[in-house]
Formats: sequence, C-alpha cells, structure tokens
Amino acid sequence: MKKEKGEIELVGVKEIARRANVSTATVDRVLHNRIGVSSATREKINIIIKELDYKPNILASRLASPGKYNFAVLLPDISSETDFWQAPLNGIQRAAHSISEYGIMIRMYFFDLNKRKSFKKQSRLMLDSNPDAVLFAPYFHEEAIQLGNICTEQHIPYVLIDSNIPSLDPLCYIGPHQLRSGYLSAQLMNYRFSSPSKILIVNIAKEVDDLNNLLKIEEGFRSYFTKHKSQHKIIKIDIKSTNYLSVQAEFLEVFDLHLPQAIFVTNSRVSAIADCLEKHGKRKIFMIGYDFLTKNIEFLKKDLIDILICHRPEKQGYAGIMKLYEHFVLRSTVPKLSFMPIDIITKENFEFYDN
Amino acid sequence: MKKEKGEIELVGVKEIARRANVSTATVDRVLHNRIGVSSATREKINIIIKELDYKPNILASRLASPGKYNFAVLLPDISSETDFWQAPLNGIQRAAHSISEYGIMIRMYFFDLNKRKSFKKQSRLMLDSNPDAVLFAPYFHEEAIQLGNICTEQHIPYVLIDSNIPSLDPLCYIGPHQLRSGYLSAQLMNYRFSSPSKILIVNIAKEVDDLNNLLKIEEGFRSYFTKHKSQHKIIKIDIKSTNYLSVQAEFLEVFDLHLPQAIFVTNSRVSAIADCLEKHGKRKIFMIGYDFLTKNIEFLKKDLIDILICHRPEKQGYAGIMKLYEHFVLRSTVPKLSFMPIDIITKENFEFYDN
DNA sequence: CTGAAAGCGCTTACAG
DNA sequence: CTGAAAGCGCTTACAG
Repeated sequence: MKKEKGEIELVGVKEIARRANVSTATVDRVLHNRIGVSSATREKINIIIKELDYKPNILASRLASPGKYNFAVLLPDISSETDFWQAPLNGIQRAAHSISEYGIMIRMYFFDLNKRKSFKKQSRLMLDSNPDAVLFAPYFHEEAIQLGNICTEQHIPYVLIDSNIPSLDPLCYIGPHQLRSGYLSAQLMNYRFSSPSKILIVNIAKEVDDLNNLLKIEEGFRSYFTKHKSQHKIIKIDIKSTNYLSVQAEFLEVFDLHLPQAIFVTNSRVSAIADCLEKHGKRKIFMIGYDFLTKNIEFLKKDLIDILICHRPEKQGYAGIMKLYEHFVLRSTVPKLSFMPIDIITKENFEFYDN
Repeated sequence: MKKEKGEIELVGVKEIARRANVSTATVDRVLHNRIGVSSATREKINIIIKELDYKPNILASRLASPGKYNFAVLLPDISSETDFWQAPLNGIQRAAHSISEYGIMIRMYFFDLNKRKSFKKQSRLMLDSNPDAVLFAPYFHEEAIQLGNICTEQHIPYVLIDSNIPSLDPLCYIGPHQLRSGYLSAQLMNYRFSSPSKILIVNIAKEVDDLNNLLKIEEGFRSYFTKHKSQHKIIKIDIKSTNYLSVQAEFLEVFDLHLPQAIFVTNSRVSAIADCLEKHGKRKIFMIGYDFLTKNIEFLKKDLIDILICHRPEKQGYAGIMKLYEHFVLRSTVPKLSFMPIDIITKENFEFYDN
C-alpha cells in the first residue's frame, strides 16, 4: 500500500465550489437537480462540472446520505415439487449483501405456486410495506397484471424475472427469450436425430397461466422443425397435475402408446419423467429438459437426461436487484429487456456451470 | 428516499471503543492486526467484535484510507490473426471501472503472440513499474514461469488467466479445465455421430508452448472416446504456421487425403478452417471449434461451424482483477482455482451469450 | 502501548 | 437563494 495522493488531481465538490465562488451545499443542490438555486448560479456551476468532467465519489455520497431504500421481492415459495426458486432467491441475497452498505433493505414475500390466492395476498402485504421498488415473478397472469398496474399507479418501479408479460411496462424484464429457448432445444434434437423420429413434448403445469409460458417454449420448438422442414412426428401431452404419482401415470400412458425416440420436457419437472422411465425399466431415451436442479442433475449423471437448458436463475435474481440499485442509487438508465443466455448443460459440463 | 436511521443499530468502531473503554484508534489497530496493542486490550476488543458480529463499513474504510494499489496486467496484443484477447481486456476494464473508486490503478502491458521476446520485455517493463499485484496470461511457458517466480520472490501476488501452469503458485488461476473442455467436445461429437465416423483434429499454433494447451484439449477429446469405446477413426494435424494461407494449404492437403466427416479445431482459429472449406466449395461438414469471435460467429450463422465452445474470456478478465481486489481491499481468502464454465454456443443461442 | 484530533468527499439540517 | 457547520464510519499522523 502506498500513498500517492499527489498522483490524483482532486476534483470534488470543494474544487467546484471554489471555482464557482459558492459553497459546497450549493454545488450539491445543482448536482442533484434540487430546487433553491438561482439559474445563474446553476448555470455557472454546471459549466464548471462539465469542464472538470466531475465524477462524484459514490462511496462518500452514500456514506454521507442517510437515504435508505426498501426493496420488496415476491417469489414463489420453494416447494417440495421443485426447488427451482432457490436459485433466484440466492441471487437476490447475493445482491442484497453486495449493496447492503448502500442503505438498501430487501424484504421478501413468498407465495404458493399452487394457490392463486396466495399471490394476491402476498402482493397486498408487500404493497402495504411501502416499498420503493419491487421485483417479482409474474407467475399468475391476471394477478401479475394487477400488481404491475398498481405499482405503476403508485409510481413504484418494478422488475419482472423469469417470464415476461408484454402488456405490462416494468422498469425491466430479466429472463429467457422463451421462444428462442424452445427453438434451440429443437436444434439440439436435430443434432441427435438427422432422420425423421418420433418426439414427445411434455408440458407439466397445474395452472393454465404457467402453461402459457411452456406453450411459448413449445411453439419455438415446433417452429424450428417447420422452418427446417424436419419430418419428425411430434406428439404432445399436457399434464395438469403436479403431484408426482399422477404426473407419472398420465405420462406413462402416452409413452407406452407412442413409444417415442426422444422426449422434450418444457420445464424443470423433467426429473419426474426421468424417474418414471427409470422406475419402470424403460430403455434409454434421448431427453431434453429444463433447469439446473439437484434432482435433474442426478439424472443427467445417470444418462437418463441428456441435456438441460438453463437460463441462469441465480443471475436473474441478482441482476434484478442490481437493476433496481442502478436505477435508484446510480440513477442510470436500465435497458428494458435483459435476456438471459440460453445455456446447454450436459453430463460433461455441469460441474463448471455457474447458475 | 426515506430516513430511517432508527431502524439500524449502529455497531461501528465507536461502539466497540465505548464498550472496551479504549479509543477508536486502538480498535482500528486490532481490526487490522497492527502492532502496538497490549495483548490484554487486543483480547478484550476481539471478544467485543465477536459479540457484536461487527462488519466494517467498507465505504467508510476506503474513503478514509489513502491507500492506493497499482495492479499491472500483461496480455497478448489484439492481433489481426485473432481478436480473442479483446474479451479479457474488456473484462479487465469493466473491473477497473467498478473498483476505481477504491483507489485501484491498473496499468496494461501487451506482448506480441508471435514474439517470445516481447513477453520478456513487457514483463520487465511491468515489474519496473512496481505493481502491488499482477495479472497475466502465461502464454510462453518458460517466460511465464520466470515471471511467476520473480513475482513470488518480490512478494507480488499474481493471477493467471486462460491457461494454467501447474508448477507455479499464483494467488489464483482463472480459466478453463482444458481436459474437460476437450472431453465435452467429444461428447457433442457423439451426439451427432452415434456410429463410427472419421474425425479430424486440427491444432493450429505457432509456438510449441501454446500447442501444449491445445494438446490438453486434444487429450480430453480422445479420452472420451476411449472411455466410451467409440470406434471413431481419429486423424490429426498440427499446423505450426499462423499465416492464413499456409494454414489453409496445410489443412487442405490432409483434408482431401482423408475426407473426414467431422472436424474438431482445438482453438479459436476454427474460422480459418471454415473459410477454407467454404472457399473451396467443400460439402458441409460437422465442425466444432473454440471461442466467441466475430469471425467464428459469422461461420456459425452460415452453418459452416456447428458448435463453438467458450470459456467466458470476458469474465476471466473481470474475475481476475476482482480476485486481486478481494485479496487486497477485502482481505478475503480467494480460492486457488476458479474454473470457468464450458459453454456450448450454437447458431441458435449465440445472440444471448454473455462472454 | 494508547488517545485526541483531523480528515476522506459528500450531504443535510438549520439559519439567514 | 445561499452558506457555515456538523456528520457519515473509518483511518492516520502525531503526541505522549
């Protein structure tokens, strides 16, 4: 460690104040576009700021400012059916940690994936806490639109993660481009099967709303084959029970009927299918599914799942909070859309994956 | 923005000092393990720190401390042959930007990939600048070992990126697990070719040193087939000219002789091969190569390259600097090895890739 | 071995 | 509309 004060020229509020013949308080007012400065003074100071190419010291700024922000987050509960939401939660906590010194408090709210009402209830609780900004996963379509609209009314910026709702106008959407994600999966199928094959698409979702997202993925998947004139035979099944046993029963019936050569499961529930095939001693089948979950990785290791597509859920949570931080603290403009990478995970690279 | 001072209990040096009946200066001494404190006092203070679960305010710490650090970086020049090194450079600049307020200055040094001597020369220049820490890409084996050893002698922590040298003891290595990267590529080949096929491995590198890295990838690639008893016929060629035309001439000879069904190029020079096939109107061949470079992406789009493997070069640069920052400013322990994800890039997901 | 005081660069409450 | 002064939490040079 060396002291090299001399090296860096000090252009701070003091220097600006000195040049403008005003106090630092006035400089501060101009810097933050606060009222109570004559336009002559404001003008003069602004010119000096430009000249000096002044960059505020955020450390000092945050240290001096008592300003605190409350962010609120509404996510699905981590359920026994899937621990997918653990990852965004981790990302949010990582972000919370890294900006905690900037006076940002994050309050968490959780809803039950199987209970539409709990989303509403938690939304209300969240809004009652008077958050300065909000991040949520718009799992239930109608309810999410309502929540988004209330936020807009109350001038609370909000960020959407995991899936987007086009009719809303959030500060930012962070998540996958679902259509393209399905498209990619189809390309991978084509790598494996250059000749026409029988492919089974499996959608597993209790609520029709969630199904909507899966349908976008399915649409992308199908459109690839259409575009590339692939002659695969595509069968599909929508399973609306989330319970393990009934998922497997419904699946097995269709499976035994059609005996497909490949399976594409449009969400993280792919392990339920893999498990089913294993339990019933079915022969190995090429299978693509979604998400880096412990259960899924187990089947990847055992060659029952071949490929998992992932959209960096941890990063979605992290980036979501950071966008809010950038908006509030750094006052920078954040891009409206932030698509996550569509990552391809196999048995041979999952160890190195970073969520 | 709200003032909610009351909400947060203040556990700072002041409170510790108050409880221990000492001055904040003494608390500071204990906090940083400085000399000049009686062991009784030190003990007492340490207990209070534990009790309070005190976390220092880094903002205030950095603001108060005049300490400045000079980091130095030695990377290959961005050449006309490949712009691979642009990405780590971008990452380094991003890191430089995000920690500039912590008093960290980063000086850059560049060497010529084709001139062993320039590495030596720039190493010397870099060391002459008396850096507090160093980050470099150990491109030339012997010279890199020398540089690493000098750093160790002079107690300058250093970080290695892109490729590792096992005999050195850097603060941290950040880059791919090359063996596993080759292994993954072989798995992807097997997805495409379930029946025995003829596969051509192409190594392109002027210096034997660089070739060493490629050979690790090749080794991983071959070992996958061995382990899975794949009956592919593997041919390989080492091209030691980096010049475009001679690369293509050498390649074409082998290609026409063996007419392989697939090609695996072990580094970013894969575009040279794709270009050659295109120019000579060869039929489409399955090709896997390395790195997210503009040229490579062009061929990905045109279906001349099928898969690019990438190791997040931008992140390597960013993480490299951040490790140094964590070491110096946060004084935290950094893990010795930080393997990058092995990403699979195709025509259908490259748009969303984040380096 | 220890402490009082000044200061890092910015912000704010208060007084005028 | 403007400024003097105090303070954010930590560090340091100096004095004892």
